[in-house]
Amino acid sequence: MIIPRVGPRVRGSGRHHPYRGGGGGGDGPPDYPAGGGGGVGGPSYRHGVDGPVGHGHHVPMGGGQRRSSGFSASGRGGSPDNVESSNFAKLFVGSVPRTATEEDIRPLFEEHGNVIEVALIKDRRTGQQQGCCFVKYATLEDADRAIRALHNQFTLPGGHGPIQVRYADGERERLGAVEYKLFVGSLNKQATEKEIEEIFAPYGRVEDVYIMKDDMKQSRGCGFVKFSHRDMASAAIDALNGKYTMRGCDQPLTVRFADPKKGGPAFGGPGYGPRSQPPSGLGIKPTTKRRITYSSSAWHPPSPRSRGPSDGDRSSKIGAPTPSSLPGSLGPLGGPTNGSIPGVVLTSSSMPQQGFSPSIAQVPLMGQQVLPLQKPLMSPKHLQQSLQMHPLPQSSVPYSQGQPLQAPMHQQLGQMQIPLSGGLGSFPQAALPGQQLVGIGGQLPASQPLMQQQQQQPPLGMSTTGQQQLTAPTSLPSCFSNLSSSVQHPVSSGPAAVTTAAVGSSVVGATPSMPVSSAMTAGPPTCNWTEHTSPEGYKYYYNSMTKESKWEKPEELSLFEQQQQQKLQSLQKSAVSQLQTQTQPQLPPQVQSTQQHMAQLQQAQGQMQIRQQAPTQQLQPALYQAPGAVSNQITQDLGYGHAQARGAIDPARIQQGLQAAQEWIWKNKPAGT
DNA sequence: CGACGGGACGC
DNA sequence: CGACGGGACGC
Repeated sequence: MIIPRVGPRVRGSGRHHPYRGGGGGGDGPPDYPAGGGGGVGGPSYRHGVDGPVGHGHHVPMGGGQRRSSGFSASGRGGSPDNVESSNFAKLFVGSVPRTATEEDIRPLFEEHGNVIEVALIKDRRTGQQQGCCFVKYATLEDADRAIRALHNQFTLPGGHGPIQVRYADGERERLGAVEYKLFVGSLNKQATEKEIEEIFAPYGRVEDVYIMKDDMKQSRGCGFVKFSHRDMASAAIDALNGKYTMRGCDQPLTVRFADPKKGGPAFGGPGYGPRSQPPSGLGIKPTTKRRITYSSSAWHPPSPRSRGPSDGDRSSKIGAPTPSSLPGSLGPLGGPTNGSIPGVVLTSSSMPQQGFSPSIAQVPLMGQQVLPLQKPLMSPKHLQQSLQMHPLPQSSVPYSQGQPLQAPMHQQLGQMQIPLSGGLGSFPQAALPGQQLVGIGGQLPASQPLMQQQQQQPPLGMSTTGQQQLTAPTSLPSCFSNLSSSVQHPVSSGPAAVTTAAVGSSVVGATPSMPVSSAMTAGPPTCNWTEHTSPEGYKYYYNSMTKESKWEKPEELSLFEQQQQQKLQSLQKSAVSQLQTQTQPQLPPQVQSTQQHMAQLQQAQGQMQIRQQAPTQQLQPALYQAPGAVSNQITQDLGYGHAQARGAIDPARIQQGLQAAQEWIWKNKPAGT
């Protein structure tokens, strides 16, 4: 059986399809956000293999439901005339328990596409399974979805870690994908792949991130980041090389095309950037430290007005259109990152075919103008800042070696990242609901540029003051975020889910031995969308799982926030009532004091409201928001910036306390939340 | 018909 | 200042 992502939820139910259950509106599975890569634009490119549309929602039903549009080909032998003899996309799946059977695996994969075959690899002689298998999907889209949804997200019963889902050797090539690999040096050794991904995400969908590690599995401070298009890679180099310094590092990142030596098949292959670079000159001259001054400040709002979030067309997709001609990306390589997505093409007219800038630039893409990628004045730092992606829950934990979360549950998770039991976010989705909350506990994500950490130089237009103002609430965000995380539930889930989740949490804590990993790994439901602010001050939304970005606020997020809010309130009420009732006897030891929690809750709530309101406003940011513009600022400032200030409060504790409180509450309140 | 072997870029 | 993970082919 498979342990579903929503572990707790499924436990005992015996269903194999955790996703579908909830009732949430059809968007249950995080995987196909709005149509899987179809049509949704993102800052990244999408390849269009089969049209953007297409598999909107495929609800996998029991049997061989969706056969993708015809692929008539008989087995594979290749029909004579058909150029594409096989649309099949074979995935290699690692970390499969040797005891697993096809029945354990297939259902999981069928959730994401038409599975043509599942082949467990076993030793020819001994018959012993090798701990891996191949899953063949009818289409590349299906395969992409599966990778996004499953890679590193599920641990099969008996498994020692989450399954690894990537294209089988040669598949990418066979399907025409190419990748552009960048070598990235001077990484904060504490940085997670996810954080690195976020740093590069603005320039295009990151297909894979690999951190080089030593024998002890410690980061060596360098790694590789892959993009599917050269322009993305080039844009990242231009924007980050020598310019972006990760938090805690003394030197800025080194970002250059990786040596083709080992990994890259073709030398002249598409992958090796340097040689085939665009004449544009932006180049890759990483070594040259010369600051590139791009002609324009492309990134600046060409005309602030030209595009606003309200603008019509681009509103739907920020992504850069991908020239269909470009080789599509196959999707995530299944890297360590959590998911990724491939995309689909977009139509976009606005993009130049070749050197346009990918993403981020597009994120805030203004109207039709294609922003050249080259980052303009704004140094990437700013960009980053504005993007300031997530304060992922995990981010909060990572760097604090000293005092990681003390919650017991975490420890059991053992391996790497463990999400909070409730499912906070662990891997994949990290986005917290309020996303805006950014910072989490005192720990800053490594991705934080140095500059912001301490030197608070207001970037253009940004006033320090503004930042500071917002800082005040800082201490809470952390709790809030944690709280939310723990409480978080899938957007689709209702109160019931909550309950479950809660249960799950406790269960986890209590049952160390169980395949926690799966439960944990399986990210609990959370909303993968997070709100961000472009340099110009416009808000946009980024889905950490699908890597899509858009101007409009996804209803998923809205719902999510609503739920959060509700949760909070109910929680608060519960707490209150409890207090009044004086039913404290059962309070677990961990719970320090109801009152305390209450206070925290209130604070958190207060925070929340602020955040929620913020989104509403549409800034008309001139460049950056004025000091007075609170909304976005909050987001940014809260998270980073003054982490130290909050030192007084130990996030871990608070979190823990809240968690305990929640559990307690839930336990004592069987029925409604 | 025939059915899992070969070996690891090279400074 | 660090340079490549990581398991891989059965019907």
